[in-house]
Amino acid sequence: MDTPLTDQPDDTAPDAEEELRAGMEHLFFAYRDFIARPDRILTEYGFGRAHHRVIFFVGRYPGMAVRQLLDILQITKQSLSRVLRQLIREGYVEQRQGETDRRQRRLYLTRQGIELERRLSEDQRRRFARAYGAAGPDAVHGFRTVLDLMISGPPKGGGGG
Amino acid sequence: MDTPLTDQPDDTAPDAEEELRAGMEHLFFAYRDFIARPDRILTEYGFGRAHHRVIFFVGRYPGMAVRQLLDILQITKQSLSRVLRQLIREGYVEQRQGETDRRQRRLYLTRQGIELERRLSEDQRRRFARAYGAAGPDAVHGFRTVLDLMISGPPKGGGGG
DNA sequence: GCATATATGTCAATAACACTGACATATATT
DNA sequence: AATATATGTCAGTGTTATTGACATATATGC
Repeated sequence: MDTPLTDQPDDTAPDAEEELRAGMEHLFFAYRDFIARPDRILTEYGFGRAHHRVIFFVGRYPGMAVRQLLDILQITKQSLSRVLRQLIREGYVEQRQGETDRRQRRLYLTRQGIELERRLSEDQRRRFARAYGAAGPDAVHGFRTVLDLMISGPPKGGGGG
Repeated sequence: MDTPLTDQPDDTAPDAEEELRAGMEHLFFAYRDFIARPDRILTEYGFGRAHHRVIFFVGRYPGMAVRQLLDILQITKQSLSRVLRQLIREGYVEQRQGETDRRQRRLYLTRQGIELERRLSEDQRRRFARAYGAAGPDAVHGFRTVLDLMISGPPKGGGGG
């Protein structure tokens, strides 16, 4: 301990500083453990985390356009393209031309895709259910409140990121 | 909407199911926005997210052994090695031989490393501080409770992953 | 209709970050 | 002395991301 991190920042007391860092650390751990199991399942299919994200969001919002998915995932279309191509080729996702805007390729999970989604999210749902159940409704409400406040707004006026 | 995700799982009501998935989605968004700014700063240095993780944990736990860092990050030593070598070579992290166990190379941030850590975590601390402040102490307590319940225990008896 | 913008897709090259496997050294433990 | 642990390195590979360039189909503004 020669140069500990207690130089005192501009406006934060050391205790608050510690509380913030503890929160950051635990968010890291929670996310790390949240994705560990799906990551392992995905290797069976030759898929990666990116495939899971697509499966998750298309499952949650069927008929989603590619553009929306890009905005959510915040990756380039080239990155998404390869992943999406694989998922379509192997029968987990299908595309249908948009009805009002025929440039769009709206995305849907196939039966097979729905099955994979269930399998991937099983551990995650159980993990959430256990934590929610053990913590109780008030804690869950607090959890969601803080989580939502931490999310940047849409990048219209420069969200906060 | 031909095959919506309402097949009914084993033991969960559809509303609870929705609540869980909403939580999962928002955890994804929160984490995505949490790392966006540091990621951009890191490119200036030719570093990546892995460097940030090392900087963060070494800053938080000075004198940490390499083995501990590996357990926390849950990556292979080969992966850590490259990152750590860079950080040491460029003067952000230094190693000192352990006193009780001289096999260990204990890790410390240099002055330069501490500066970088501050810069990287600035947005993250502000983000947490804002969310904590706006949500209030009860919500923060609930947030931490749920987050902690979601983290797998140490992999002694098969933690939960 | 023409110009332009949007939605989507693809090719090529590159980088970050993870992996496995193999091997080496120093030190600790039994 | 044998074995285990802590650390490090070399080589090869795969996934996910990037940038840049270019192409097609469709929508929108004038």
